[in-house]
Amino acid sequence: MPTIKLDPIDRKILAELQNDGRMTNVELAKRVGISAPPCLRRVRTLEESGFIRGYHAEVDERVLGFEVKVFAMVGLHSQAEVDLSAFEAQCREWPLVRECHMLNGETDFILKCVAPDLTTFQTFLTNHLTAAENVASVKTSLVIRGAKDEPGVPFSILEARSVDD
Amino acid sequence: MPTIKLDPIDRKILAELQNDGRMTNVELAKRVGISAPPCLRRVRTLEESGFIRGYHAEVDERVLGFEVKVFAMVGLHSQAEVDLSAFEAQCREWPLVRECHMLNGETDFILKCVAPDLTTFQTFLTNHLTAAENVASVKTSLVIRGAKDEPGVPFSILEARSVDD
DNA sequence: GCAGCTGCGAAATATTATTGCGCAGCAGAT
DNA sequence: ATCTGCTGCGCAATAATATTTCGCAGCTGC
Repeated sequence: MPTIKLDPIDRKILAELQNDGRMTNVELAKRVGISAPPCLRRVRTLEESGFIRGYHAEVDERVLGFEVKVFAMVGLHSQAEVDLSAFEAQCREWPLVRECHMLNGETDFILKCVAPDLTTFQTFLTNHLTAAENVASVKTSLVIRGAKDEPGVPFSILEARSVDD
Repeated sequence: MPTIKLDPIDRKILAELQNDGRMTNVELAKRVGISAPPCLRRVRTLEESGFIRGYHAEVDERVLGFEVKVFAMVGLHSQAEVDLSAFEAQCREWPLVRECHMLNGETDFILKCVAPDLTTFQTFLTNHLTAAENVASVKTSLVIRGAKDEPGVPFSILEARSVDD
């Protein structure tokens, strides 16, 4: 909550943990150039102040049996705030919907969906998404193959710039 | 590489680590119902066999100064494999492009981009993406607000199904 | 120049990770 | 059915790491 400013060491910590979230604290401390205790304190502060929201293992979807990834463009009938919120809330309930972003331009929302197989997705699409309250149109695009899937933000471009604290 | 089959405990481990990648091994062991040593051995196996690709801290983009998130639909002139690969390789080089998926349907690729500000993105768009080799059309949609952004796959729906090992 | 604040780092302690080893369960061969 | 080899568990010991405690140095405002 409070306004905390990040110094270069904090940014380095964030960059390192985004890249490898299970790095030990001693290794992290070594990389950012301070000793372990203050490093751990910084990490805790970053967690508590919300700069770090959590840690996640990156799991191979394919081998796990999630073969299908789909982007769905959704148009609504009403764009009133209540209705937008309602749709967003609905999306949060659907496990197959991993991401839901409100867009400008033609479509109202873009959804990233993941499913074990096409049948499962089609069932979801017809029985739930298209059938949902206020949904006017749904246009889906199947992911043929993934070329890049990096989590988080490109810290590298910050380093390239002049650092204005 | 080798074909390893996952038992329910392995799946539980994956689910737990996807949800909290920094959980201690003892806590993880407690949750999946085995003792720490075999639990750690399983995690190592999952890592080495590629089921777990890595661990990442989820960093708050906003507070970090990445205000802009954009989806870009890209159409190419040529869809020959060489040209597709070339474009994918190019995307991997661009830090602003976090994700690149090849789609079926109208557009060839969808890109998820993140930038510190609109200016940075516009510069990238006009000078790099649109200007790139083989790129025929680019249609961008700015993310107004995010409603959901879950990493990984929905393990919950697996649990709902009958488990066929 | 002297409080008061902030953040570092050494050392001590608590937790956790990791290794070594023996045991139980299961499958195939005798 | 019993033996044998394989797999995976868990206990116990050890190594590594996390976490706490504390004193010190630098900076700020008076």
